[in-house]
Amino acid sequence: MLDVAALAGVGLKTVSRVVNAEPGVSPALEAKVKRAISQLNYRRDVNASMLRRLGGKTQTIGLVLEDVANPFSSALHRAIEDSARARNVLVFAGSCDEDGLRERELIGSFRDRRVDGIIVVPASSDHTFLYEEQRAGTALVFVDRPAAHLDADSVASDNINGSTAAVEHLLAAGHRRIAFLGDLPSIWTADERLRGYTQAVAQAGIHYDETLIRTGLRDSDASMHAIAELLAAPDPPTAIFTSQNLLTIGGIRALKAAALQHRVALIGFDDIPLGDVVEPAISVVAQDPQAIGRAAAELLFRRMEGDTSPAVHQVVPVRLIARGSGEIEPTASASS
Amino acid sequence: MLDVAALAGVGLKTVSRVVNAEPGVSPALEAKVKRAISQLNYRRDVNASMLRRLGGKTQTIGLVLEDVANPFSSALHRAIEDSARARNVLVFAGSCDEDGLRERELIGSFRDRRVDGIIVVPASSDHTFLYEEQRAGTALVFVDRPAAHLDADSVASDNINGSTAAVEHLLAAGHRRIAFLGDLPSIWTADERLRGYTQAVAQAGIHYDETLIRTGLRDSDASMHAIAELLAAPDPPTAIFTSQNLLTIGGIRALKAAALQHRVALIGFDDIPLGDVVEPAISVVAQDPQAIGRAAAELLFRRMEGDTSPAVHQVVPVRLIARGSGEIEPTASASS
DNA sequence: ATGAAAGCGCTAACAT
DNA sequence: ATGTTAGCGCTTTCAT
Repeated sequence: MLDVAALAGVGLKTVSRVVNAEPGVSPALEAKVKRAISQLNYRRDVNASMLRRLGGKTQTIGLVLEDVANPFSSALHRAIEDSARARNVLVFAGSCDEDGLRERELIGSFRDRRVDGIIVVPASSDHTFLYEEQRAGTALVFVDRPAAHLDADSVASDNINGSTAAVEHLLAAGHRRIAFLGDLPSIWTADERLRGYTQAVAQAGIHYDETLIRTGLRDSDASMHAIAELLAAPDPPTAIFTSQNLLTIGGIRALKAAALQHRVALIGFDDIPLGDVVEPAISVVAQDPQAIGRAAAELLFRRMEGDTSPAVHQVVPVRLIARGSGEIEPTASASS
Repeated sequence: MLDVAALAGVGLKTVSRVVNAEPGVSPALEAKVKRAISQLNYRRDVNASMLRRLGGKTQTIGLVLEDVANPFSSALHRAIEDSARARNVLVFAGSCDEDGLRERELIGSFRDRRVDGIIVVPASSDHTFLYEEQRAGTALVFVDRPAAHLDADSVASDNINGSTAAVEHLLAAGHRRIAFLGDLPSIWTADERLRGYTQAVAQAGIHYDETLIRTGLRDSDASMHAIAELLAAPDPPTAIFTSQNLLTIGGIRALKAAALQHRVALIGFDDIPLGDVVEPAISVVAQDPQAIGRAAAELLFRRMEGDTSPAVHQVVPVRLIARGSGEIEPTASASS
């Protein structure tokens, strides 16, 4: 900036005024300064600028995802990026792989860079460590799951109603033995979805058979094996509800391996890529990561602009997409 | 930091020494300082620190992707994140949607934050605007395609050999009428892949039929329609090479719609999710985004550490995965 | 309308 | 081993 001032033959402050589009600069000098700026290919240092600026913002937010490479996370990421871009804010993204420690580390790194706000898909089971940060003015929004032991905004899918709808869809097709496949019960969404399943089954007055419940499944292979076991059991399920996308993929593989993909119904929570070209096409309860991301970003920016109203917990609707696999009716042979 | 010094009852510099793990602090004072730090929940401001530090790095890199939400980009992103994390570097990510202007804007925003390096999946056709930046010491690596009019490192898939291999695979199965589906020829990778196709066809001494070449296809729908047309033509292709993942998905849909998925061979460039559960499973030439990302990051960090050797252009091998769709042999009925 | 001086949080260079 | 002073690139405050 000093170089620009020297080249333009003006004072430092005049350059600063031009750069910040502040009033009080004569058109003549402004032109000179602008010429010098482009001649030197000058760019103001946002960090230095915000350092001095009282209550200055770094125009930067941090994003803690489960994994930047998974489809749900990255769709979220994109929606948030778009909101941020409209406000000239840049986003740091990081993956924590469901590891609470990594979550803390990432948030710490964000703090070191003085981000104005943080959006977190939480992994840890205790977020009290963020209390000070929140009080100090960093905006904070939790996505997909609420914060644990911290009063903060959150945005999540309607897990319970989505699960209930999936199970009711299978019940309506005549199924009575419906298996539930889920991730670790310690994960909030996994638990909510199981709760939805349980509610729907209870409401239908069906005997709750816990041998049909398989949880703690961490990837598609685990799901595939669990389903293979279920299908080999004496009284196998006629329908399967896989409550997470990787588990659904495992389900597709397992049914195909057993050549039962046209006899056993399958419905998944969260849409999967190419779910419509598989044979049969996969019925799912689809989340709306774009809407979730947008809502989270809008909430965050509102907080960054000074909104101090009580924390809100937004619930984003899900949508059942019937494509074929969830509409298969129970057959005598499949359960014998 | 002043607060910490005051609470610990020591000088500012002592705190600085402790924070930076510099030698020359007595254990007694160090303990006091550490206590004060955790009591105040203090975190050093990396930006301020690097501002003063001579030749200081912000420990930050920028990443320009086509779209953070697409599978190739996000796999790249993750690999780069992992390399960066090992060096305690945070990454800014942004999408430019093949828009050269947006690419420039993003890079400008990165500059404003004084990132130490930038990894770009290039969209624009002229990168001379980065010359000054590069000379000023910002590390720069191009991914997926080389820089245009700029001498900089690049990492890309082996597009030509991959395409050649795909076509030769189809030739080996007996095909003589092989269609090529591609994106805009102005996109470097699209052009390279067409070149590979052309080479392989020429080498096989087959008549080059330009009616089998469809380029400028921007999404799966365009691909689907183009293929429907090709199949409806008097002398339709017996095999199809879709040179990009979205086009492959369009190909799957088109063949399924025409009920020809078991008669017309299909092979795609770049793997697709669930490519193995579709019926028939889709043969592809798979890229290795992880390897590309890792290589790009390692290159970038080497530059950031001061390596000034001539620019290198790394080529990452691709791998043909035969899953079924590419092994279908030509049938009389399909070509009549 | 313009600029000089002070200071943001921190580290370099130099004391003590 | 510890502290003091100057200054990174910028904005603030206060002159002129």
